Amino acid sequence: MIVYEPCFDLTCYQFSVYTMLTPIDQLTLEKAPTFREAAYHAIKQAILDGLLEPGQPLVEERLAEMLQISRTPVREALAILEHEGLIAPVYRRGLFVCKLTREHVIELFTANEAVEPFLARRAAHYASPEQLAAIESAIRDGEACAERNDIAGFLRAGRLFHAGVGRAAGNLTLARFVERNEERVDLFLMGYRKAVDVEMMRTSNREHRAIYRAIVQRDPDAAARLSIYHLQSVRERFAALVGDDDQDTVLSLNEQAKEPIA
Amino acid sequence: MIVYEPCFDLTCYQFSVYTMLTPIDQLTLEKAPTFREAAYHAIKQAILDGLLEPGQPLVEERLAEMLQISRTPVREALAILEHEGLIAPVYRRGLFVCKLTREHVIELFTANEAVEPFLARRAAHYASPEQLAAIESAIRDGEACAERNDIAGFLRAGRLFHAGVGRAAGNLTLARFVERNEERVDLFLMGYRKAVDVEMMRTSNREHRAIYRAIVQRDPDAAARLSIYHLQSVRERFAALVGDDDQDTVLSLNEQAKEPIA
DNA sequence: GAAGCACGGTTCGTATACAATCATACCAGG
DNA sequence: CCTGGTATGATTGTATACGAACCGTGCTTC
Repeated sequence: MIVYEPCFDLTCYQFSVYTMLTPIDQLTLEKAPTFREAAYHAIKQAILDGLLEPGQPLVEERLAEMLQISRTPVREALAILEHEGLIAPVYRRGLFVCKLTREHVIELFTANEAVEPFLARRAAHYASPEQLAAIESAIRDGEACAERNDIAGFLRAGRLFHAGVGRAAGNLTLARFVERNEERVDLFLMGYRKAVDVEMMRTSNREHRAIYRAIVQRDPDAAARLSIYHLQSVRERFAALVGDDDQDTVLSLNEQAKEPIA
Repeated sequence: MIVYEPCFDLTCYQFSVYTMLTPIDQLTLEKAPTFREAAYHAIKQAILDGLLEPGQPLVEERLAEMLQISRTPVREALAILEHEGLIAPVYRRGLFVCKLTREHVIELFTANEAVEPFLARRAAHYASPEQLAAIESAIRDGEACAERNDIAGFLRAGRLFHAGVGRAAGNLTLARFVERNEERVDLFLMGYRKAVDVEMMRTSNREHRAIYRAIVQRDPDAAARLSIYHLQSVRERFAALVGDDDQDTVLSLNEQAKEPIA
C-alpha cells in the first residue's frame, strides 16, 4: 500500500504575478494552485522517496485515484516529469520510472562538476543571511537523517543543500540545472540504498559543512576548492558503491576549476 | 491496495526500449508519434520563428484549431514549454510567450559561459566525422541565412551549431542544457531582430567557423579559447544591440493584450 | 462625469467519454 | 506438451463536456 496522502493545501496561494511575465524560474515559489502542480510534486516525491522504483510502470488511472483527481492533470504532470528525465515513456505502453545506468550518472557528475564549483564560489560572494540559514538548515537536516539511517531523507537534504548553494549564487538557471541533475543522481542512488552506510553519509555531511563554512567566511576560493573536493569524494563513494570496473574519469576536474568568465 | 506489478520481466522483451528505460535524452530520435509531440515542436518553432511574439497570449483553443487537434495534447505540450521557460502562465488567465529581461539573458550568458568552453574542448577530443559534418552544415546554413538577412534562420542555425558541438562533446545533459538556454536567448533576440544587421551575423558566423576549425584540427585548447572569445563577443554584440542603460522592461498585463495567436 | 455593480462572454482547469492498441488468457491444432 | 490464433480486459491517446473564474461592457447611482 502506498501512502500518498492527497492532502494538498491549495488554499494558501497569492498571486502577484500579473505584472510581469517572467520565465518560470522566477515563479517557482508561487506556483499556481493547480492539480497539475500538486500531482507533479507528489509523483516526483514518490519517485525520489523510493516508493516508485526504477522500472516500475506508472499507470495514469492509479495515480489519479491515489491523488483523488482525474487523469488529465496527472498526464500533464507526467509530461513534465518525462521531460525532466525521471520517467520514460514507451509509446502506447505506458510510462516507467527511469532506470539510469552508471554511465548516465557519470555524465551527470560531469555536468555538475562543470557547474557546482562556480556556484559555490558565487555563493561565497553573494549569499544573504536567509540563504545561509537555509543552507545550514539543510545540513542539519542531513545530519539528523544520517544518524537515523534515513537514506531518502539524507538524499533529500543533500538536494536541499545544493539547491541552497545554487540559489545563493544568484543564477537560477544554473541552480535549477544542478537541482535536476541531483534528483536524477539520487533516483539512481536510491537503488543502492541498502548499501549506503552511515559513515558515507557522515562524510558527505562533513564536506557539505566545510563548503558552508567557506561560504560563511566569504572565501570564494575555498568554497570552490571544497566543492571540487566534495565532487571528487562523491565520485569515489559512488565507485565504492556501484563498483569501479572501468571507471574512466574522462574529465579532469582541474579544467573545470577555472572560474568561467564573468 | 496498489497492485503495480513491477515484475514484468524486462529481459524477455526484444524491444530495445523495454530492456533499458533510459531517460528521455537518449530517446529524442525515436519520439512517439503523438499529437503532443507534434504540438510541442510546432508551438516552439512558432515562438522561435517570431510568429508568436513575447507577451502574446496563447489561447489553447486557437492553437488546437490551428493544429487541427483538440485541446488535450496542446495543453500537455504547453506544460512542457512552460517548464522550459519559453512561456509563462498566469493562473486562470492563460499562457503568454515569455518576455525575458536583459537580466535574464545575462544570466543565461553566464550559464553558457560555464559550460560551452568545456563542451568545445570535449568536442575537439571526441567529435565523430558525422558530428563534424553536422556542425559544418549548421555553419553553412547560418552563413546563407545571414546573407539573405534571415534573422530567424540565422538564430536557428546558431542553435544547431551549438547543439552540434554539444552533442559532439558526448554529454547530452550539458548539451541539452545549452540548447535550451540558447533557445531562450534567441527568443529574446527575436524582439530585437529589426536592429540586427548583416555584419553582426557575419562576425558570429566567423567565430563559429573558427571554433569548428579548432575542433576539426583536434585542438582542445584552441576550441575552448575560441569558445570563450565567442561568448565575450556575443556579450558585446548584445550590449550594442540592447543598450547598456538599464531600461527595465516591466510590463503590465494590459500592455500584453495584443492580438491573440497569429 | 466618475465610481460602483451586475451581467454576459471568453477561457481555463478539470472531469468524463470514446476509440485504438497492447497484454494476457484461453482455446484449438499439431 | 508446445505453438499459434483469438477474445477479452486493461491502458493509453485524444476528444468532448462542464463548471468556475476572469475580463469587459453597460447600466445605475451619487
